[in-house]
Amino acid sequence: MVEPQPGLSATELAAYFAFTEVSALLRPAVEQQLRDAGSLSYVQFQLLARLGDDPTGSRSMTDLADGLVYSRSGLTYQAQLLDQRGLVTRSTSPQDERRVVVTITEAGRAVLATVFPGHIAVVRGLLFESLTTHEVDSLATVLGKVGDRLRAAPPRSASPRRRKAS
Amino acid sequence: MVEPQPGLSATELAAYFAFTEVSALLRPAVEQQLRDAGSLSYVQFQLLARLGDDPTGSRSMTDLADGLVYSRSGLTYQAQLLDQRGLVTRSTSPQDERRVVVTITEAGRAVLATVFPGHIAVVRGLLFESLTTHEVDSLATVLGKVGDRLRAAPPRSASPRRRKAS
DNA sequence: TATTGTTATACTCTATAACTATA
DNA sequence: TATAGTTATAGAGTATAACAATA
Repeated sequence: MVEPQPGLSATELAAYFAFTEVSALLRPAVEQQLRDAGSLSYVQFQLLARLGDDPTGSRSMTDLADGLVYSRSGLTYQAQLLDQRGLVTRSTSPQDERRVVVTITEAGRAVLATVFPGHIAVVRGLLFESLTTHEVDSLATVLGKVGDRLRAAPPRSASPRRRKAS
Repeated sequence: MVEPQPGLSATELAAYFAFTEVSALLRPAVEQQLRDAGSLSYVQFQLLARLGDDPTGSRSMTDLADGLVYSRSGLTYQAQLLDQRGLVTRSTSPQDERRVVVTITEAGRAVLATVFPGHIAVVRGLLFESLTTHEVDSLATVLGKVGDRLRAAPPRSASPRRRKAS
């Protein structure tokens, strides 16, 4: 455990701190907007958005869990809340009766539509307001590259399911 | 409420999604490392790091709160935990007896030292591994710019203290 | 036997409001 | 009266483990 690598370079440190800072300010602002405009938690918004993106408007629980970092029980909890509000329905899959298919409802799409403009306004105001087109470009390129790599070799936290202890 | 602005451009969307994705994967990985290596929550780490950075090793509660987004009670809670573990001491300021001065202890510095290499390793592995020097550069520049702006005009979530209702 | 999902439970964290004490 | 901080309390969210049901 003797540090095999030197510390981060000054530029890396600056990039890391800046990333952390932006993230720490952006996230709560977005969460507050989602709560104010649609009484949605961030996870709930992600779930709805993902379902809304899908042409069928449906996904299995496992599908939904795989993209996010959350545990299955956590996902069940959030899906229940959405279900109770009528923003989503849950039904057993005919093909595989173990699976639960979650489907966004009209009401769910309506909430999404209500929330979206404000969401975009917050992101624009906090993240993009002061950036040039070129800077946005480079941000997309660089972070896109990082994201690609993380998706290809996900950290433990995103592993689909923990295997048995022994 | 007729959307006053068009949506985000394709590039902006890409940048935002990438940012979100990286953030969503980096944060839990860092949190897990901090917990495993030093039984620290992210906030606790931030507090210790900030105190460790200070030449005096001390800050008032308000000082500490201002940089972070958390409420005062939340900060008291975390500071208590650090205090109980002996990583920090709290004492009344002589100049202003309303203030509580938080000071990092030797044990606190030791935990910080224990945790730091792994912390850096995680950040390097997830964030910087695949980036060129130039890309890190541009990341630091662009996000630094965003951070500067956010610090100058903070969102409500970071406002020092909510004023009375009326 | 492995996989999908839910439930029960415990725990961590955060925020609000009321309160004490000092400036 | 305003500011600094704590405490009491309540609520949201998450994870772990045990469980039931299907493949």
